[in-house]
Parts: sequence; structure tokens; C-alpha cells
Amino acid sequence: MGRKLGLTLEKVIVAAAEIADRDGLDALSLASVASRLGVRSPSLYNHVDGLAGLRRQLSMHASRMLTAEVADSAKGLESAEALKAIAEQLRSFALRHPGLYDSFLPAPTPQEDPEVAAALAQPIAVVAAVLVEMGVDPATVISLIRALRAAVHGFVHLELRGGFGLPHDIDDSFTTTINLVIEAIAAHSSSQDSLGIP
Amino acid sequence: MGRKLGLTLEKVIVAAAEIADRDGLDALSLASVASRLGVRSPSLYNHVDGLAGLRRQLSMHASRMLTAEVADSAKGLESAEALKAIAEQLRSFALRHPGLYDSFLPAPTPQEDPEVAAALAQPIAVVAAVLVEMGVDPATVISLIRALRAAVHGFVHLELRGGFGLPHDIDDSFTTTINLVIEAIAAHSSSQDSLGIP
DNA sequence: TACAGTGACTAACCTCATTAGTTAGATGGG
DNA sequence: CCCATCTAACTAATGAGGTTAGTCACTGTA
Repeated sequence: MGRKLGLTLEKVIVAAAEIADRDGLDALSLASVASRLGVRSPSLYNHVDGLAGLRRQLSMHASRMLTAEVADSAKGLESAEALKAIAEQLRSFALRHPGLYDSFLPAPTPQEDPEVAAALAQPIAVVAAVLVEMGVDPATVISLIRALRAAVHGFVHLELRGGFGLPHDIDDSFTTTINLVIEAIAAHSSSQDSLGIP
Repeated sequence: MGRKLGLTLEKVIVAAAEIADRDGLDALSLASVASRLGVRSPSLYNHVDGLAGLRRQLSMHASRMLTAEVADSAKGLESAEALKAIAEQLRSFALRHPGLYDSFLPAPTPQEDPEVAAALAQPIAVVAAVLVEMGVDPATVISLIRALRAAVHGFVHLELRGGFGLPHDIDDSFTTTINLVIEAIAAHSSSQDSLGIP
């Protein structure tokens, strides 16, 4: 067994992502990652700054993935349709990658960790761009984006954590939830197509 | 130092609640609770079934507290006003008791843990009662209650976890968020007072 | 070919949760 | 009043996990 065989940051992050998504973020440990890579846990310190560093890397990796998916899903769509597509894609990401999704919170402030804070702002920027394009009232844009984020995140979080008693009709409930919020946002916007249809 | 001095389940839960609310639910350990009570951690096993049992007890304790607060806040109010009062009270509870609030998730299924599942259903039942009294369309009542829960929980969770970049205007954003959802729910209801004012 | 840097290693220590077995204090029946 | 019993705390020990320090083998380059 050669001593120096091919561990990289990339491989460490991929292994961590697989463990987090399969067994939950709580099961992500240096020991579990090392074991999956056939290596002893102290070796990981050559690539990552401990468990905290691994989690930082994981959240930035996840944020890059999510940003790409979300931007792609909104491509060619406008206003309410774009928002709905983004919301659906976010939920889809969370269900496919529950561990990565969990890695987004707690979110550090820009003072605490500028690099991670900037990465986490990326997916939100995609939504913000759509809202601005819709011409939502600048006085309420912050609150409306928070309302949308709260509804989508709250739904997904409750769904992943078993917060909804019945497994029944969850897709329908999600559609109802986001339509409700997105139509209210459209009602606050000044775009021609949404003003007439409250 | 006498050997047998007055540890009770009640004292253990109270100590656990204080630690969880002050230092976060992740800081809740048998060691920290034992240390706060001036006792060795194995002694706690006489009152609680390990860390998992302590967390069960804590979530039931928290659910009783929240149910009382929420029911009280809605007393004398009806329909949309009751829903708003409940939502405000839930957020207030979460901000005053972040550790207890976190203890609600993950929620066990009734098969996994009937006692805890029943306790966690209590606060939701208060909201459900208001919705039924409002006469919301039975076909959409489940989805609407999920929308409301998602919005409130998502907002509070993001707020507690630093998910909102700016600390500014969070109270306003919360009001905007819940008004948006609650007015949409009122629009779906058949009560006389909300039907006419969409 | 020698050698410096890199990357993985072992050893050791700390904090926790947990289990098994022990003991001191309280309690109640003779 | 005393002893048996029960209870509730204890000590000791195990094992998982994170982390640090120090070691050593491989690799690529001079």
C-alpha cells in the first residue's frame, strides 16, 4: 500500500456529500469520510480544516450546485413562471440532496465567513433578479423575497423533518403554497402581465 | 455531601431547557446538564432514558408550553385575527426559546413515538380549529394549513439561523409574510366577513 | 542519484454517551 | 430501635469522535 495515493479536496467533498445525502448531515464525521475513502481521519487535515472546514467546503459546493440548477430552471421564463420554476427546483434539490440542503444553515454572516456568505448569497441573487425584473415595489421587495424564501424553505424543511403528519398530497400542498405566495408577489409588481390578473 | 439529594425529572428538564435556550440545542448534552445540576452524568439515567430520552422529554415540555401560549393568544379572536395572533405568538416563542423551538424537529411519526407525536400535534390542533371555524374549503384545508405552517416556520427558522442577510426590518417582513398567507387563506374561506374582502 | 516537500501515517489526549457494578442514605416492618 | 430493602447517586470502564504532534515513505526535481 503506497503511502501517497491520490486524496484530493475534490474527492473529500464528494465523499462527504454522498454521506450527508445518504445518512444525513449529522452522520457526516471525519471518521465516516475517512472510512469511505480508505484512509485514517487525521489524513483529512491535509485537505480540509477539520470538521468545521469540511462543512464549509460542503456548503459552498452545495451552493454552487444549487445556483446552477436554479438559474437553469428559470432560463427562458419570466415573472411568476420563473419564480414557480425556481421554487420547484429548490424543492427538488432539497429532496435529492437533503444533506447538502441542510448544510446551508446555519448561515454565517459576511463578517464571520465572507467566502461562505458570498456563496450562499448566489442562489438568492437569482431570485432577486427575477423580482427586480418583475418591477416589484422597491419598498417591499425585501419583505416579499423573504416571504417567498420562508414559504419554500419552511415547506421543504418540514417535509424533510417529518413535520407534516400525513405523507398524502404533499406535491399538491407545495403547489398550493408557492402559488399562493407567488400570486401575492405578482399582485405587488408593476409588470403588465401580472397587474391585470390578481 | 449527602448521596441522595433531590434530583427529579422536572429539575432535569428545566436545566436542559435553560441550556438549550442559552447555548443552543447542539450544546445540550448529558454532561452539560449534569454539570449544571452538580451531579455526574450517569446519575441522569435514573430520571431520563439517555440523551435521546432527555430530548423527548424536552420536546414534550416545549410543546405543552407552546400550546398554552398559542391557545391563550387566540382567545377571544376569530378567523384572520386569531391566525395572526397565533403566528405572532409562535415567532415570539421561537425567539424567546430557540432551543425549545428547535426541539420540535425532527418530528417522529405516530408509529415511531406516539407520545411525542401526540404532543407535537397539540399546537397544530389549535390552528386547525380556527381554520375549521373559518369554514375553509375542506378540499384545500390541509394544503392551506401547511402553507401557513411553512411560512411561519420557514421565516422563524431562517431568522434564527442567520438566513436573512440584513437584520433590518425583520418584524415588518414577518408581518408582510403572514398577512400575505393569512389573507389568501381568508379568501379561500366561506365566512361572511372574509368572503367579501379579497 | 540525492534530497526536499508532501501527504498519509501512528500515538496520544480530550469530550461525550453509555453500561455495569457499587454504595450511601432513606424508609418501613419487625 | 434496628435491620432489611430500595433508591439514587456514585466510580470505573468502554467506545466513538475530533484534534494535535510528530514520523516516515513516496514523488518529482536538481
